[in-house]
Amino acid sequence: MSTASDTPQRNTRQRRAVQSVMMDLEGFASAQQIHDILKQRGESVGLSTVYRNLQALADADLLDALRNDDGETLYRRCSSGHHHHLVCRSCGRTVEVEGPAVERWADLTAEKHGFRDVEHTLEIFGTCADCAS
Amino acid sequence: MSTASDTPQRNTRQRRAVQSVMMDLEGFASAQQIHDILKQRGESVGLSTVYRNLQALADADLLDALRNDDGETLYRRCSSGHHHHLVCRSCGRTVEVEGPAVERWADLTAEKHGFRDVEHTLEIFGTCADCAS
DNA sequence: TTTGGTGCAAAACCTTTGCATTAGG
DNA sequence: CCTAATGCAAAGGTTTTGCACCAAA
Repeated sequence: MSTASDTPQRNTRQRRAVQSVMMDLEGFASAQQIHDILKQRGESVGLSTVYRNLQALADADLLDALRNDDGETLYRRCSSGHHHHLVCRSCGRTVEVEGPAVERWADLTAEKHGFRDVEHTLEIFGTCADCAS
Repeated sequence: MSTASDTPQRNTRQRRAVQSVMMDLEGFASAQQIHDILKQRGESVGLSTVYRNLQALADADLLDALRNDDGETLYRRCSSGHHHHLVCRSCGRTVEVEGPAVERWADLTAEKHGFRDVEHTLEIFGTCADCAS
């Protein structure tokens, strides 16, 4: 459960560096990849700090996080609107998809069972056209 | 890539025990949980053996495997009837829900983007009636 | 000055692997 | 017999945590 109190209070060089990398990044990247990118940029940041910042950003809903099949957590900046991911299980390519009907179905189903404050997660996996050939 | 040669050749007590647990199990369980269940049943099996058997079974498409957010791999027998979970974030109570429309939407969306062999995961979270009061 | 943030190293975690031993066929 | 499968312990990988130090406000 993320509360407002999770929000970081200090504007450090490291936090800015991590956020900057995430702003530039198009797809998903692991904490270690982000750590490497920071090193390449000469903006070295401790690995634990990278982890802590990514977690904080994800808790604040500024980043999307998901697990790949190798057990790594991947992060990327999320676009504002609520959406879901279509992920290629072979090359990792992701497509953002929206399904208003699904949103409504999920909320309705939950309410039908007496649930409140409903959220949901949905991910679709498959083999993309490039990888299938 | 799994080939037919992955298929185990010997019928050991341990393999039978693991398969038996998976047959009885309704939902997903981690390797360690399955290991515990085996211990409780008095059919002790080494943890590595549990891992190896679960992997072999998943490679042979006899089990479904997925990663949870804690980085554990969860297994369950491939059930023909596919459903999703509605989980109370307070007490953990879960309700199984079905949504044929969602299934179709997910498959359709994926195919529209050129994806094949489509799977998806969907979980709905909320606060159940008992916990809301 | 105060105290959240950082960095390092160590720990915790799940999972895999090396190797001697067991047991299925 | 033969060798796949097992069990243990050690290693592998990612992520978390304890603690002394640093720096933002």
